Amino acid sequence: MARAATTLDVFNAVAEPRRREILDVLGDGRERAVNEVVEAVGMPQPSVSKHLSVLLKVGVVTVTRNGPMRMYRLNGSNLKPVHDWAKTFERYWTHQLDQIKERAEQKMLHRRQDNNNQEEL
Amino acid sequence: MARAATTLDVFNAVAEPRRREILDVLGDGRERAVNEVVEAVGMPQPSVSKHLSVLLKVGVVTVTRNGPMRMYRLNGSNLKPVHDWAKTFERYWTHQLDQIKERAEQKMLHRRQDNNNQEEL
DNA sequence: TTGACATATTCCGATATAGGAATATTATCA
DNA sequence: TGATAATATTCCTATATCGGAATATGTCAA
Repeated sequence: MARAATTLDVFNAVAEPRRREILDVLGDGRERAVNEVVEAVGMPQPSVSKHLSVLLKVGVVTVTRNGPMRMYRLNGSNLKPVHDWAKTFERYWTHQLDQIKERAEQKMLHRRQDNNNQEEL
Repeated sequence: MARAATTLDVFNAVAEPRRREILDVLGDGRERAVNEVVEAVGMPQPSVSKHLSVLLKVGVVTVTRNGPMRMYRLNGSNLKPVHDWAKTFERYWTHQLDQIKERAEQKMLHRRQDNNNQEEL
């Protein structure tokens, strides 16, 4: 087999730096025409269209027709899974002391299995 | 050109479902031998080693030698960028009413430019 | 040194993109 | 209808993986 399909889930859609850039542009919640996005990010139009297409597929943006233009708008709620997952590890960068304490406690709890560890390179 | 290198940044490292699985296993902060991870996630050992290697490169995990074993431990703080970025859009899934209100206000503010919108497919 | 165990690495093949260029599509208007 | 603007969609190529299998590397113990 080969690499898994990416365009299908939010995590992969968002892994692309350029797509994150586009989302940042749409971050204020206002809808924008493709050309506006193109100007904002300085990428070729076909590229922007493709990325928007990916973002649309995963539901992170929505489209609306306005004459010949397509207005894209951020649908931020679909980014929640990413946030929720990352938040799982929040304690690693907040409450540093608590974290250290937790680790120490873990160590005590599992001392029997870990008592042969050496903790060095 | 081609697809951008992914293994180099946290967002891409984390985009892989299996890697997220591995991180979840290490989520309790305890260090684990590769084989323990292998058992926990039910993937072939070489696969786990490769994924751990990627996670190591982006600094999301750390290694320590313990005899013939390599103990991997989560370095969660390096996931902060992902959390921070996603948090930027937090208002989209919290304070739903505020959000609706915001949009309405946006619409009023930019009425001049948007007054020819039709809001339909 | 040999053996056993734990883990990493290499080789392979399949495939999913990303980008660029060119082109097709769609809508509006004169 | 024809022109023009706005976007989407191929087509094509280079390349970055992912997975699987086999193998190499490293460590300790007898």
